[in-house]
Amino acid sequence: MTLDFDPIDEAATNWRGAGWVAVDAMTAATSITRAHQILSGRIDTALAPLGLNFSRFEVLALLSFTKEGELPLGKVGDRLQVHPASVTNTVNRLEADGLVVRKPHPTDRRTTLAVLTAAGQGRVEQAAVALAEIEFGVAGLTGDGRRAVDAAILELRVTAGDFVSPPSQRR
Amino acid sequence: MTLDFDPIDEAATNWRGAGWVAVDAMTAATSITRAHQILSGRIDTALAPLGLNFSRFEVLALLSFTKEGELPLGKVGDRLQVHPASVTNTVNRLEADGLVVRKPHPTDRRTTLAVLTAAGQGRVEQAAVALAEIEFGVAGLTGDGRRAVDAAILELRVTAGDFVSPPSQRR
DNA sequence: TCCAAATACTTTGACGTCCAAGTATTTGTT
DNA sequence: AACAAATACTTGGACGTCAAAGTATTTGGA
Repeated sequence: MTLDFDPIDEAATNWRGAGWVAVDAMTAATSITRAHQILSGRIDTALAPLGLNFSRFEVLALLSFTKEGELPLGKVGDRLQVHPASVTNTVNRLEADGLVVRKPHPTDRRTTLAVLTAAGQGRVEQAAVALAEIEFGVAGLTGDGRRAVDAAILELRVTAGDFVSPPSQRR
Repeated sequence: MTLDFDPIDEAATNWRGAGWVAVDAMTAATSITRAHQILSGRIDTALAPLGLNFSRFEVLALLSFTKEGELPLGKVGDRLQVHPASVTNTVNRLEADGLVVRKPHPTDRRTTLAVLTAAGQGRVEQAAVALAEIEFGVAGLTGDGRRAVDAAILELRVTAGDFVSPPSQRR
């Protein structure tokens, strides 16, 4: 499975040979895709013993940061930038595991709140420890590398319209 | 949908507030995850009119770089770092669209070759143009940003065991 | 006040990915 | 030569994601 050459480097050479353009864009896109694959695999492996995956963990973490431990499902989707249907699905799983419960919104009957349970609170803390231990899958990235990635991708996220005003200085 | 703050920056603040560690690793992982989401969406949108997605395109491109326009399915998986089952699925689609055909290996009857058809060759060239036009979804990343991402992620890929010997100098 | 439009969530369906198990064939060892 | 182990691919099942359509409720203008 382990190759004796860098497949992305190899691809870049082939692309140039074929006379195709935007090779630097291609390598950046491919690098990011592969990085995501690696992270996702490591993180899911670390969380599996806790019955979580990264999406479920993110929901729990988000709820744990709120005062009341609850948030409308729509807000969860906005914050985590995932599709409403994915939120429904994720919350279904969390609810089935007793880590979260649904509660009607007190004044808007269209809205459903996801509420963190005591079990959910405990689980998310365990998960945070487990993820810190594996450095969120980015072991291999130096501090400089992490900052470089953050800074570069920040540009990308802004152009994608993730948010409007430039954030306060990162870190 | 567009927020008026940076959700990743916000998350980092929350994590510190909760006393959780490895915050820089968390932001790097989250950045990469979000970057992948953005790229993947842009690329799939650009390729949809051609009946392709990024995986299918990658297979076609890989085949087009070989002398004979053919490769064993296993090699395709190794190069693109995807699961054998995914290769089967991807090649099924490509074959259904007439962009590739399966051919038995001349000497090893366990092995199946994916062979690029003339239609596949034409399609992959169109796709390369379409992707170059959108800069592979990384519009928003400067040249420096792209190089920084490549370099940082290279470390990550090496630690993940993607390949062994350090590649020739990138670019 | 009334009602079309917007909002919030769920459901259904199409895909894509991985794992595990199954089939076929080849390799390597005795 | 014989056969266990390795290799190559496919199949079936569990999940996850998104898009589109459906239901319920609220908003905002005529």
